[in-house]
Amino acid sequence: MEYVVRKLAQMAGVSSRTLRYYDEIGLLKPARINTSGYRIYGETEVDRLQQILFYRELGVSLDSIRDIVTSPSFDGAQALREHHEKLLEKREQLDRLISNVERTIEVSEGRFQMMDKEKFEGFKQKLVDDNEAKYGKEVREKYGEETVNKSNQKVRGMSQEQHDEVTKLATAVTETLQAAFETGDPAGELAQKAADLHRQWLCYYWDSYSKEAHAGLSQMYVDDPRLTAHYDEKQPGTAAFLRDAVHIYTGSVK
Amino acid sequence: MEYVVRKLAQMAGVSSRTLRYYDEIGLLKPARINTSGYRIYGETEVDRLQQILFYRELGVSLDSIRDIVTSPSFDGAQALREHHEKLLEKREQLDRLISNVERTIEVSEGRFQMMDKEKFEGFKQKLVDDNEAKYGKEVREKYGEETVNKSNQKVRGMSQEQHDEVTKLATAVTETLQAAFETGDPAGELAQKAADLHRQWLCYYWDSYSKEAHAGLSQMYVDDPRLTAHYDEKQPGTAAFLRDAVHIYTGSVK
DNA sequence: CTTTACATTGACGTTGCGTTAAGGTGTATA
DNA sequence: TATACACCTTAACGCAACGTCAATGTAAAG
Repeated sequence: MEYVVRKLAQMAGVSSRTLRYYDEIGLLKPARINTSGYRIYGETEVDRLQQILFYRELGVSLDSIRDIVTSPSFDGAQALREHHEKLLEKREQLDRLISNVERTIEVSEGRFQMMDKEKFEGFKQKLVDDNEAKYGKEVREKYGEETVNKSNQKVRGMSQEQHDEVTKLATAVTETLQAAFETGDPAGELAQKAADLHRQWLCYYWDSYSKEAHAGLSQMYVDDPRLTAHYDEKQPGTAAFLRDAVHIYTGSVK
Repeated sequence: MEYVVRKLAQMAGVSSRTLRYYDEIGLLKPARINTSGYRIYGETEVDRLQQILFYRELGVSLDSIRDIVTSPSFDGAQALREHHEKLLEKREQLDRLISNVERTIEVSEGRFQMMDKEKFEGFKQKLVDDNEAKYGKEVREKYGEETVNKSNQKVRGMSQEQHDEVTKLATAVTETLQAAFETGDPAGELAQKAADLHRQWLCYYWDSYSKEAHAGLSQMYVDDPRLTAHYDEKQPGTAAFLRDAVHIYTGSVK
């Protein structure tokens, strides 16, 4: 079936202007131009537009979307599975927002108190995943470094300021961990500082921190060979050392 | 407790630039400026920022938000209840999106077919509520016509094109209904045309149409005195006439 | 005192359209 | 066939909500 601009726009819930703009930037070209000069869209374009709208819904910039969907190696079915996963995450975040407003309503009715920090639960989105070593690499090789960085940034609504902070903390963790490793003492001052920095770094990822979760994650670094490899890259034994330091920091071992 | 720009920005998950911009446009003024010229925010500003972020999350323009939250009659607790309601609606829409992507995945795996129109389920958001006569009037008087129109438009992600279409259909319903009323025949051609136009109008509100729902809604027009008053404004008996016409149209009466 | 991090104001730039203007095309009606 | 209305095209300006950069002042730690 074929559509002119208005028909497709109506069906998709976008404006005609949007479709013309997408044509202009090379994001969604019509199947053909008829003898009157009208844009004519077909089945392929419908599916492309659906993909675009999913990416857009997830906050990806149009530039990035264009690079992704026009890539020869673009796999529509795989993309759909990723959209699914991301939409589920988005729903989790929305649930947190809903919990927040419910709690705030109770506060306004005087039932209990709420810390300032809690008032913003759900607005801060989880930032770039810790486990890039697990699957980020494959995506990067497929779509290019720049595209993924932009995409991650937008998907997560992360500002440059926040990104800088995370990067700085990650660097601080790594450096302090190395220095602490040389002391050989996971209970020492440096190791405990590394654990604390690690906690601060995690707080960009987790809306709520718990010692159990922190300890559990550090155990994961040892249990998952790929994550172990990530931490042991410069100095074998680092993952285990961090795990020990965190366990002590969180009081998980006596 | 007091915060400088960076602290508040971090806590709320926004950028320092955002807070300065909000100060500049009069949306969120700091509690005071200290002797160094630094912005200092307090408890009141924290609560104001939370409200702002809820409105922003719901797509309301900053201009509108400023008009709302700076109004002397702004009621924070009431606003929170409205946010709650709107966030629940937003989650419903997200659920529809998730269903859409799940179905599309099944299509991509060849399990069954999907109509073009179905591929955009969840992207089109429900438009302005039918029941403005119920509670829209109070809000309008409170905050002003322009603010509410802008707010509704943004909250619902409605484009001008879509808005025009809805308005045109609503006008067509009203005019056709009046002409049909004069025939006195709810089964007549004009009345059935009015019922059909009413259905088309409803399709901007409902993602899925059913005759039962259509018939049920038209019954509501008669049962709810305020909705009856809305339809009977120009011609008493119009609500009942429309109910009859719709019942015949949907085959709810023989 | 020096260094680093963060504050300020000012100003330019970006993204993704919305809107308007001018002129062409399609369709229904008189 | 002519007319009216709806919708097509291109071109271009405008805008919201910041992001980014520059220059300069302030706070805190070593």
